[in-house]
Amino acid sequence: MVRPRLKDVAELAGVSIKTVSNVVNDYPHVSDETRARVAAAIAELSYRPNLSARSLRAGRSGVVALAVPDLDNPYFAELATHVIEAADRRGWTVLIDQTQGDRTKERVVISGIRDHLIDGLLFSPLALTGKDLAGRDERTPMVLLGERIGMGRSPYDHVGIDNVAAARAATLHLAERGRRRIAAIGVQRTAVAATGRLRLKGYQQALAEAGVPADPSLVAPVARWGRADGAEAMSRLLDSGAPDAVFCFNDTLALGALRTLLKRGCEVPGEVMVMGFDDIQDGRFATPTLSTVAPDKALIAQSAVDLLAERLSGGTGKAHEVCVPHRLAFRESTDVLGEEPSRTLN
Amino acid sequence: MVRPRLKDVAELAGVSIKTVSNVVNDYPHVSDETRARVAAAIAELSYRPNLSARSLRAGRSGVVALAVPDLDNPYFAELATHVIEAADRRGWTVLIDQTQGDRTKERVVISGIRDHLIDGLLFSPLALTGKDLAGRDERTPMVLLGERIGMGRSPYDHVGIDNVAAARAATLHLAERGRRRIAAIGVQRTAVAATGRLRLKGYQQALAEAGVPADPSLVAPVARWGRADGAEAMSRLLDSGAPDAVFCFNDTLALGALRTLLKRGCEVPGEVMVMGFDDIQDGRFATPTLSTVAPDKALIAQSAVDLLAERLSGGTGKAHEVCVPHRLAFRESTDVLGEEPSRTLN
DNA sequence: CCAGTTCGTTACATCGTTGTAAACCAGATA
DNA sequence: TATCTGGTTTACAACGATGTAACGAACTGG
Repeated sequence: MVRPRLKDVAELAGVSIKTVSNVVNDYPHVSDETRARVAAAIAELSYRPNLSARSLRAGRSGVVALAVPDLDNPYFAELATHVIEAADRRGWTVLIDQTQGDRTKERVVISGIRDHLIDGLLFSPLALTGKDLAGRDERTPMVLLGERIGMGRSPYDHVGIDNVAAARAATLHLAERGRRRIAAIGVQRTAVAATGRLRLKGYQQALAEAGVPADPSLVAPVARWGRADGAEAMSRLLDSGAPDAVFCFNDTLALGALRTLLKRGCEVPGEVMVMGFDDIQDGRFATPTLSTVAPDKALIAQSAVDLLAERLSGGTGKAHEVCVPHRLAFRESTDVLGEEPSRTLN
Repeated sequence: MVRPRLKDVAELAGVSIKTVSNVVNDYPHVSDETRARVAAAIAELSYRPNLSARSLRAGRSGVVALAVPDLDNPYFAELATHVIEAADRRGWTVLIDQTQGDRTKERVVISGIRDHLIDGLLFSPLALTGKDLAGRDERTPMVLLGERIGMGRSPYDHVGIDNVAAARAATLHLAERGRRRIAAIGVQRTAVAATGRLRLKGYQQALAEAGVPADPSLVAPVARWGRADGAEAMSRLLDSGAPDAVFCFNDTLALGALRTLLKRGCEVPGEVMVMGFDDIQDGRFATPTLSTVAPDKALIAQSAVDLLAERLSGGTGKAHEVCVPHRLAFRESTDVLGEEPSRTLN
């Protein structure tokens, strides 16, 4: 059975193609009688509009792309969930690209491989530089998620959280609990690693503020932000640094670190407190449950979709900068006594 | 700057539209000189073909949809990763739909909302019945992932694993370790819950085979397969059933159960062994690390994509049934003594 | 030197939809 | 009866790319 077209429906209903189109699109001036006859024909053939033709005509496809490093990372999977929901509310479909945090792949994504198929791009870059961005031709609107790229003013809308403040608060919490040898896991040696740098900055600010001496040997670099990297970094820290707390730049690092600690018989939080960042589901069911910085992911997704929508409807003002609030979620991994509930910050 | 069309390139290069098209598509009969001139014009305007127009013309879009219950679930996130990669190898783009395991949404997905935009559908259903499937019009090829739907022969290609055998092996492992009060978490009360039923069957077979009496009070029903459900079910089991092992129908259930066990001071695996299903990343970094059934997710994805490709290139034979192998991964949660490495089955 | 082949290029129609503008057909008004 | 009005319907031309068939030009061979 071939897919029916407007023409087929029109013939069956005994009207013109355009009238069927009008019915499909709820154009007001169609008599009830005609509308009913057309509706019946549509139902009989179970006609569905051809979206390719529609978008060719309209110059819009109703599809937006979401480019993230890796859906394997629960943070991005959760973010994707929210993005898909927010897009759905606008009738958009989401198409997902995985960049693996690879600069080459990220370049391909912004250079618009699927130009013309997507109306807009939500992009969470890892490795891209400001220069890569500058070379982009601005045909498809793009909203950046997560970290800003490049130091200067970028022409792109951006949604993120205040990483410095969040990291600072997280670290301060550890200091307030009396910890003095607070380690950090997550700095990266790569040229660009904006997020890591900001979280490091917050960490350092907090140490200074709390009067805790900063010990460089307590800052553990990693290649990537996965569980294995966290586990391995923690191992190194235990061998050399004797930390009594560790602030991990994301939750998967923290879960990896937690694994190492428990495996090596360190009591958490008694001997070493652990603090993560992202508030992924796993952290809530780890043992001990993981204290973490909880960005409002749903709001990040919603804001990004809204910004994109504005651009799509012709908004051309200067780039918006949205800073989404975050909470600190205090759980067992930093809680010796079972005090104090979550606190909302920012 | 407006997006250039073939026409613009043609004018700049001083040739006809079709010649440019021929260059773009590597049509052989174009002189080197012309080809070079056109290539230069394409580069200068940074022309990109309009995919909507192309798919209108070709009747193909190069986009396939992957419909899963929920990307939040790491199993589906990991599966999606593999699907995207496999699709990429064929030059396809993947568009993701989340059904929430909701029958209404699943019906919408198979009824082809985005018909004409997607060339094919990879569908991992949860709530759908054979009847829903029967009513589908077969315009867009579909491959089912995970459980077969309906008892009879479905006309759709299907990729899955041998759930009964896998669950049986997992349960047997617990019995072989001397456990006699082996609980199961994951049966669902909903009308359709094929996967759960199959895993229950494997569990029951194993008990019978091992000569362990089946105690209905050790079978804990859940509403969904999330961490919270596992935690809560485990709590009920501890209150009433005194299990010495628990086989969870997926890893998130198992991680939830693990959380409850540790929180209530049960030693794992000493007092209660825990076995999961899916081999999600989290399980490898839980403490204790989670023993689990490890389906070959990459192969599932690859097979599904291959089947779809065959249908798309005109294959019309009867439905294929692909059973992908799985391994048992024995980790700390069932390992009292540190014996025995992973074993490959099926 | 002309018919028959190539080769490179082109005009045209087409994919399915929708915006535009014009045609149509009541019924109301002059 | 002729004109106007307003709602309803229609023909036609796009949107951008590509398959088809046909074209002229440069060859080949008899």
